[in-house]
Formats: sequence, structure tokens, C-alpha cells
Amino acid sequence: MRSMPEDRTTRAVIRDEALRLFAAHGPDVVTVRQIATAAGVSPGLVVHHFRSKDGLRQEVDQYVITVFEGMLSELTGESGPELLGESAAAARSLGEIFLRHLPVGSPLPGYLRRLLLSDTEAGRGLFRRLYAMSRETLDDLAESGAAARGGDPQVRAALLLVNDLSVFLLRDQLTGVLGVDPLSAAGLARWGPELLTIYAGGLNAPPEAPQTPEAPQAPEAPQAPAPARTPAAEPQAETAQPEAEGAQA
Amino acid sequence: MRSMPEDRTTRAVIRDEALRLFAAHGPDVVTVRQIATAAGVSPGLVVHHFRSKDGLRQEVDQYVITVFEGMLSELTGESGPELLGESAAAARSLGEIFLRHLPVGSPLPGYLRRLLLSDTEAGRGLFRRLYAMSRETLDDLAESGAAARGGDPQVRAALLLVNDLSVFLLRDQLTGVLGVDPLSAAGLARWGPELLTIYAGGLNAPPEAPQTPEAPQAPEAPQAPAPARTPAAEPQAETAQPEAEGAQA
DNA sequence: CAGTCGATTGAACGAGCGTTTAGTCTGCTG
DNA sequence: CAGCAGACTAAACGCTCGTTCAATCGACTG
Repeated sequence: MRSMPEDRTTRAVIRDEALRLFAAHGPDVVTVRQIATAAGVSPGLVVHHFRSKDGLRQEVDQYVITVFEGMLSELTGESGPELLGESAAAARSLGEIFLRHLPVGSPLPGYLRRLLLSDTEAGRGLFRRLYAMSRETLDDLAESGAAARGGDPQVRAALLLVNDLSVFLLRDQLTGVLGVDPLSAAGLARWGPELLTIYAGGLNAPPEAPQTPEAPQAPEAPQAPAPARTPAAEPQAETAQPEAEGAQA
Repeated sequence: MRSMPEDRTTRAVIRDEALRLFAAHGPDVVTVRQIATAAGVSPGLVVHHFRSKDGLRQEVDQYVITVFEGMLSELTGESGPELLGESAAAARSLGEIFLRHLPVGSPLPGYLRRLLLSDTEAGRGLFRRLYAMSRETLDDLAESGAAARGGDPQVRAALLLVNDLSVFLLRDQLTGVLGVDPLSAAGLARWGPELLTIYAGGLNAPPEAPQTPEAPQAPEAPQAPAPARTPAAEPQAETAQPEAEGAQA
């Protein structure tokens, strides 16, 4: 279906290669010459298109955040104004969002990880945005009775957020000890139910209701609050790409 | 009580300054000249004491791991062989361990954070070690009836571990949105109970029993499994230093 | 008291960095 | 077809990096 082996502009190629290398090794370690070589151009052309290495880094930052915001916008208000009970609740955790929108091996999660840990204004803004989303989500869950706000709602929202983030901050380490990538379909199928069980009833609760894939569950179960449905029951691993070109390499 | 304004060897001063700078900015960004200036010596002396910058980094790695292992050894088997019900269960989370053993502003948590996220053999070994501890802890909790092993004990142990780690991986970001350092006494006093409530009964459980500080709780409460006691009821912020000299600067 | 050894410094070296510059090539415009 | 603009390159510049080297100082040793 693809027209040519390369239909992106040279500028986009440089940006994508920088994104990939920055995500893998960090912007401080990656050199302009490495990026140029990976993109098949000369070092001078890199600074010709982006004013400097830092200008390139800023543009990649903004690009990644834009793509990520596009992925998140599906969750907030997507199709219908009041249709929020069925389709919009399909994805809950960041892992499911990535699995839905990104191809396997996309450098985007790794770049977001660097951004969150980077002590930059872009990273702080991203975290504040995620925290605000977490607070709204907790409020919605509380209003629908699916979860309590807790004794300290700010801390509870932060706790739920960082628990979600930790999965992909420590993705490689978890892959090492568990033998499965927690952001893959197989990994989420193991991770999600365990987390749901704890969220539903704590560390002493029995595992969640078996819930066969062909039997839809009741809309409100009084026992299990279920802030998310079991993820990756139908994996749908390789999916479409976001709106902009070259979001993944 | 201190004898002189500087009683460490020059070698230790260099190592401590490298530890501090590495933790703050990362070993790739920090230069030998910065370390030398911070230690008040010449750059040549740094490589005279440690063969190279990488040699210095490796030595700081091993030093930090050694100090951290010393802190952890209090938890496993400390004083008596069968005396494990009373004093050894005082600290549970990493945050409490840090609060107990390190002075405020110690660079050690930040360095361990870099190590865990660094894709090095030292970092992987550290994470494997923590994961093994988490599995043992979960087994102990299950045997004592305090918690269930869950449908997937490997995943549950990993989940409990990364939930604990996330607090200090994202320490700065959490401080930004919550207004309080989650690794301080005040922060732990807010974070701990919220986490315990979820672990005890899930997101819909009522907050844990009030438990006034002067009323000791029953050894086995049937309702709240309580894998940890409420942290930082007696803060004891500034405490002693580990066995080796110069663990913090 | 000569001698040795480790601590320490200042200066330098070579490599690699980000960036600049001059120039070529190509496609479009009048 | 002349001319301009932008894509692109090769080479170089200045700088900083990690590291090396020769020399000095001080303390212990015989």
C-alpha cells in the first residue's frame, strides 16, 4: 500500500530519527552527527532545518506532546456529548492507550518517560496535565460511585497516577524480571487484572469475577467497583497511527 | 562534637561530590572539572585517585549500593533470630527507610533513582534485588494471612514494588503538584495512610482505623491487613549516618 | 640526612563536540 | 534563459571534554 520507501520530508526524517535516538539514549548523549548519520544527511543540514541541537530537541518535545495530547483527547470528550458509558471507557490506563495508538517498538513511550523525568518545563507541564486528568477521573469515579475520593483526594489522585506511570517508567526492568513487556498485550493481560483486584478490594480480596469475554458484565456491580474493564481481552496489537505523519519509526 | 571542618580523606571528598553531582544532573552531563572544582582539587587528581571518570562512576555506584544494602539489611534479619514481630516491622516502604537512615537532602535517593533508570548492569542488579525482596515480603504476608498472593504472585510482587518505587522516581514532580515532598515526614504522613487504605480494602474502602499514636493497635486486626504501620507518627527526621564515612553531603 | 613514594598541581594533548561558512546543486519564476 | 531561493555538503573553527605528563611538595624511611 505504501507508495515509496521514503515519503516523508527530509526535515521529518531528521526529527523522527532524533526522536528515536533521544528516547533510546537521552538528548545529552546523542550527538548531532549521530542524528545526521541516522537520517542520512550531513550534520550541517540538521542545524539548517532546526536552528540548533537545542532547537531540534524543543521541536521534538513539542511534537511528542502534541501527538500524545491527540491520543489523550480520545478519552476526554470524543464522539457524542453524553455517550460516555460504553465506548469511551474502553481504555483506562496509559498502557492501553499506547497499545491502541502506537505500533510495537514506537519510541514515543520512551520519549515521554525521559520527558517526565527530565526536570524541564515541558516535563513538568506534562506531569501537571496528567495529574489534573487523574483528579478529574477520580472525581468522576466518585460521582458515579465507582470509587471513593479517599481521606486525601489530592494524594489519592497522585497515587493512582504514579502507579500507572511506574509501569512504563520501569518498563525495561519489569520486562527483565517478569519475562514479558508490561506494555504489550500479553503483559497488560497479566498486569491489568492484578491491579484491578487490588483496586476493587485490597490485598486480601479474591481475584476479580472470571467474566468470560462473551458475557458482558452488568453496568453496575455492587461488589467490584471496577474503574477499568479488564484490558486486552481482545488484544488488537498493531493499530493505526496518529494524525501527524511519522509519529513512529 | 565534630573535630574539624573536614575530616574525610580527599579521596572521599571527591567521591562524595561526584555522588552529589551525579545524582543531581546525571553522570553524562557532569564533567570531571566540575567534580574537581566542587571538591576543591585539580582535575588531574580525580583521575589519579580513580583511574578514569568511568572508574569514579563505578566506584560511586558500588559505594551507593553498599550503603543501600546496609540500610536494607536492617529489615531482613537484624537483631535476634526469632524477634521479628516487634521492632523489625517498624519500616516498610522505601520512603520510611530513607527517612530513618538518611539526613534531609541526602543525594542517595536521587542516585539510586538514576541507577534504577540507567540501563546498566548495576541498575538491573539493584532492581532484581528489590524484586526478590518484594516477592519474599509478599510470601511472608501471605503466610501470616496479612495479604493474599493474588492470581499472579509474580505480577503482584512487581506491582507492589513499582508502586513503592514510583514515589521516589517521581519525587520532584509530586512535590510540585502536592506542595510537599512525599519523602519527607510530612509527605509520608499523607501518602502512607492513603496507600494503606487502598491496600486494605480497595478504592471503595473507608479510611483506615483512626489509631491514635498513644494507643497501640492489636497485633492482628481481622479487617485491615496492614502490611505496614502508619509511617512517620514520630518523625525523627535527622538521624545517624550509615557505617561508612561520608555517606551524605 | 639522602631517598623514596604518594599527593597534588598546571599545562598541555588529542578527540569530539556544536556550530559556521563557503560553495554546489536543483527546481522554480520572471 | 537568467536569476533567485532553498536544500544540501564538505571543511573548518573554536571550544570543552577526558586524559596525560612533568614537576613540586611533604612525609616517612633507612
